[in-house]
Amino acid sequence: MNTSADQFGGRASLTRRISDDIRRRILAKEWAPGEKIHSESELSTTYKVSRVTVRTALKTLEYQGLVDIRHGSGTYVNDFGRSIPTGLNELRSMSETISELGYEPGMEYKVATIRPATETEIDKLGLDSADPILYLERAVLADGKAVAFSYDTINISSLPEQVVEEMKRGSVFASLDTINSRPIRALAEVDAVISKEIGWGDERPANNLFLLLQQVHYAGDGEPIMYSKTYFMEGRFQFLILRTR
Amino acid sequence: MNTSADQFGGRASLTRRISDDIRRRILAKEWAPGEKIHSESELSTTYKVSRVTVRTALKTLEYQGLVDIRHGSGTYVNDFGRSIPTGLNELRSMSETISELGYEPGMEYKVATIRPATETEIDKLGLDSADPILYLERAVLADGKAVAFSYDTINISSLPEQVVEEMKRGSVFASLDTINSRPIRALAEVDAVISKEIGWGDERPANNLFLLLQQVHYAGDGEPIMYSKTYFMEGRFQFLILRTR
DNA sequence: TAGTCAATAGTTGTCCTACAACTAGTCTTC
DNA sequence: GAAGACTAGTTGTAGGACAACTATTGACTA
Repeated sequence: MNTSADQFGGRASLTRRISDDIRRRILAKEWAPGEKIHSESELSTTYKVSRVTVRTALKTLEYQGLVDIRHGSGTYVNDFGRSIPTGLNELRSMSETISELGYEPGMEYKVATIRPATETEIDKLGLDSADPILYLERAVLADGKAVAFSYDTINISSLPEQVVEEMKRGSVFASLDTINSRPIRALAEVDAVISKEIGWGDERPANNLFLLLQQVHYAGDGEPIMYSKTYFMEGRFQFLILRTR
Repeated sequence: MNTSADQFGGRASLTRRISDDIRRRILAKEWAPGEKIHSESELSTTYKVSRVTVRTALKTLEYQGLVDIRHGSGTYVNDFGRSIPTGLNELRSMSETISELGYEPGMEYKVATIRPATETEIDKLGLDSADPILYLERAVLADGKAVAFSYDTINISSLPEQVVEEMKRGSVFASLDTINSRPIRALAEVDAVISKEIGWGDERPANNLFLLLQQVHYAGDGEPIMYSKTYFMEGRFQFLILRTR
């Protein structure tokens, strides 16, 4: 099985690997929307795992909104068009999301410095004092065109210097991947904002209107890694949220 | 067990009832954030259900971001403050959300009429032709103060007339509950909007700034039930999204 | 003494088998 | 033709077992 989870050294759980693979097959249109996929027993046979494992994997996909499990009937592929794989629920880096949407991702670095944390940053990142943090100001590009301006603060207290240097130029998420401390959870707040202070260049919106995604990223051990404020230019990005009961 | 699920006639699955109850206990601070909750075996004993059921329930809570399950160690309550219970991921009615936040919910009806569907509505609700729909314009109130303006279109083609009449005055979700066709999933798009056309009364924001939540609600059978555009007045509501991998 | 390592008890992950509950058809009956 | 009984297939729950992992304790070593 060659899933995306394998990139983390195959350390992902069996359930996770199965879940990732079925997800891949669904997105590859192996089953049409609305169609019934193989039964749990059938899947457990072909994957050579127990039905419990398959069930857990399918439950994950159900919660992600990809499938609908109906008692006594079967598991059906949901019909949400191209929306789900790019939903805001899924924690992905901006570059990955843009790439999945079919554009060429890019970043334009304006500021990349190490400085003491401000009061807000100490609070959001749970720091003890004014520890040094990595501060970035960047424009997020899709096919060379700016779609958002990002202001990020990264807790570097437990990061190797080499990784920090990498972050000053490349993807933050990719750098964190190399030391296996990629964030697994983020709590985001969304606001509408009018401001003349945000962004730069001639691609700034004339009406000063932004959609602000303000988030704190957490590592697997629950520690906050990054506090970021991303200002999206209205109309250049689609914000989708899947809501479930 | 007296959980919120019981209001649906106790027809909710065992897993769902257990999950709801543990969720309630966590929100009631029975365990402090970061604390380890009872083990799966212990819970399965006290609830008198199998470990499979408890596990599935806990997996749900993990996906909701409420707990963190660690292999070989235990299940721990996450520390996200008051945020999670009001997250946008959870599909709740506006009234329920406001109520959970500790305010007195209310609705001020401005328009409630039955009229033919427009082209957009036909598209969003998957109607065949210009079927009659129920159209509502309402102000959403918290402690008597408007926090949002809502423009809703409801597919009434398969609803009893009595239920439709109810919706013209009371909560749409509550009315749908009575015939067991409450939406279980919604796909939402979020936008920042500046408009002079939205809202009414002297509580309108002076800067004409709104956060627009545009969503299509789906029933259990996958049929679209309602298309709604809710314009939140910036600053009077907090929009939280839990993002996970 | 301080540090390393082995043993161990406790917990979650996966497996197996069985049966209950439910669904969607088919067939029978009237 | 319509209503109801029957049935094969599927998901939901149960119970017991063991594997894999974690955190702590205690013994041993330098």
